[in-house]
Amino acid sequence: MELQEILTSKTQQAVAAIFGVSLPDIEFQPTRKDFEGDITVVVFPMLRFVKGNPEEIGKKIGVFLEKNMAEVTRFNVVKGFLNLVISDAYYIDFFNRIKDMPYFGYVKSEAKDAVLVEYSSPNTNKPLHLGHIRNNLLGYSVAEILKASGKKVYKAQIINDRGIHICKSMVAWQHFGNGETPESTGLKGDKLVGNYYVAFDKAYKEEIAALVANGTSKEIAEKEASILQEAQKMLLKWEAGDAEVVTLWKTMNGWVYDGFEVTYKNLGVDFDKLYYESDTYLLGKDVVQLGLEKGIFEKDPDGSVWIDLTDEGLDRKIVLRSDGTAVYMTQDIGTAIQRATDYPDIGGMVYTVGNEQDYHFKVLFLILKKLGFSWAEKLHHLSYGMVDLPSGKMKSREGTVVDADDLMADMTQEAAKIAEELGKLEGYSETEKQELYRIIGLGALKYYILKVDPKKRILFDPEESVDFQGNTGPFIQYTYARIQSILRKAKEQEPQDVVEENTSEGLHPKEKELIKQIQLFPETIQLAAENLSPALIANYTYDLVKEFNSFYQQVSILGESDARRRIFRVQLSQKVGEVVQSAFALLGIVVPERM
RNA sequence: GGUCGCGUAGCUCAGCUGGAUAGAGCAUCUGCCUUCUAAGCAGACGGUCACACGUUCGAAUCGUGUCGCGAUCACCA
Repeated sequence: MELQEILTSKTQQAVAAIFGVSLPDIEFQPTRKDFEGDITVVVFPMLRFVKGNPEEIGKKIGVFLEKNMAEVTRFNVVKGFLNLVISDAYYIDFFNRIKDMPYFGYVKSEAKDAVLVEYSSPNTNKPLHLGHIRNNLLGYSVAEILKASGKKVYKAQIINDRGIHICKSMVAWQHFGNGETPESTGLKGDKLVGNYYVAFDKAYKEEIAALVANGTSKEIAEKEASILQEAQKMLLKWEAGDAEVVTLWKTMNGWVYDGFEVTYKNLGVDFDKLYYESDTYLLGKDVVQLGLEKGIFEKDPDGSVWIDLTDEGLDRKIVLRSDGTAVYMTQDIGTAIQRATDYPDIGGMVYTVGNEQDYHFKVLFLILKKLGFSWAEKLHHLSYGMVDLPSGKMKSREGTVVDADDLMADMTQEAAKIAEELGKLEGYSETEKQELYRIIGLGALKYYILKVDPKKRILFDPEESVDFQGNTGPFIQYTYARIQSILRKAKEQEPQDVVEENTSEGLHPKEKELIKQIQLFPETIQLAAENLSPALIANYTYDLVKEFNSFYQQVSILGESDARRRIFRVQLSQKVGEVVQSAFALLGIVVPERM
């Protein structure tokens, strides 16, 4: 912050003048509420350079600052804490500077390096579920935060569209499908295909049971079940480019993509570039060759290729099978390089993937670094914890997954229920209401998930999560809506010819607190970008809104008799609204005009 | 067993690079709707920051160890 820069140099000056010592840095913190002041200089760290009683040192610096800085009105010293009271004029001036900035806090992108953010990356054999929701929300939000912090960003995902799991759905559709399509059934494409994946598993289990009943051992039955063998054969045909299989594959994947598109749209996320595993799964093999030549990898007698990371405290990891085919790691190496080729300005990448893959990414990043790519220095695994249900771990086979579409619909419905109970939104048309319920329901869901630290696991209770009180999305949306109401009424009330001029008199304590909170927005964005943490934005917004509510409740705004002060308060409210809107945009949450 | 992550109020979570008496919300209790939306505000109650030791002016925060929970240690992805 600018003020902090001035304070730093002035404090350094003070110490130099009084004690003849030059300090490398000065430590500041916001003054605690229990003491008078706005900014506190911590004296303790200076003790290494300046000998003496911290309280006296603080007092001497305080006297100097009070005398030499217009912004410092008063000071007091408690133990080693020098509390400075900053002048109202400074805050009023600050507010006037930012009040007309449309995207206050956002930094215009000037970076020549871009960041690629990968998220979602689903399999095409089943619909998106709660885990994907956390993934998508995090990835999207982090991408938006990075943009706001001044980075150029590409959003990408890699779609896992090939492999045995896809063949399972295909085989089951051939057996039990009767030519069903999304059109003929009215089902969303991803749901339809997902049903066949489940049907496959059911048929497979039945077959195993039948074989076991006839005296086959369980292990053998699991391998020899004809339906599984059929899927394996289909995979071979697919890899050989068999026309019929490829056509079916394209058709069914097409259904799934149509379905995903609906879900993404509802969720409000988007992508700049899609990668398909069917295009990339062969990549990376030539790089392994290169690594072999460089001596980074080593070949075992059976022909498999490995990297030895025991010196780094990790294990030996395979990068190429003995039959020369690629493994997951090979593919990821290839894909990363492919992306750097597609986007030559890439300076780093963010992978949004669950924390069960921490080890994989540790190894991947190390390998890419050893291969010597410049962008490999800036790779981040945005690792997030699992989303648990009260009933236990989510398992797709046991039907305990929470479907993404269903969940969004439930949230919308729940929002409707609560809004109707409260008797809000009377006099709105049915379509307007529906749109609002959606905004509120989704806001609740997104905020609930994004406000917790990504690396922590979330216990998601569908019942209890729809909490519309306290630190929630709807609470913040509600405050925004109230601000809009103030602005509408102020517009009606205020004659146009009133000069826009702030009060130059003292600030009300609540006004000052509010400006101080607004002031924190830019640094919060930077901090959130550095830490890849939407939770910082969410919690900041909550604090801002709380500060506003307290202000709103305790001072008169439209009822204020002094016109200049009234205008100032309206402007303050407007700015809070703008910041809330900006902050929520970074979380992918829509903010309503009324509710 | 090795590695990684987590452990803060009854519950859900904040706590920035070490700083003052540990912060919100939910729940419980007390006040506040004839002034701009009460999905709100003001307040009360609630803590051995898992435990121990260490580093120092100062530790929830850093280090080591112990315990508990989870993840991961495939020629799966």
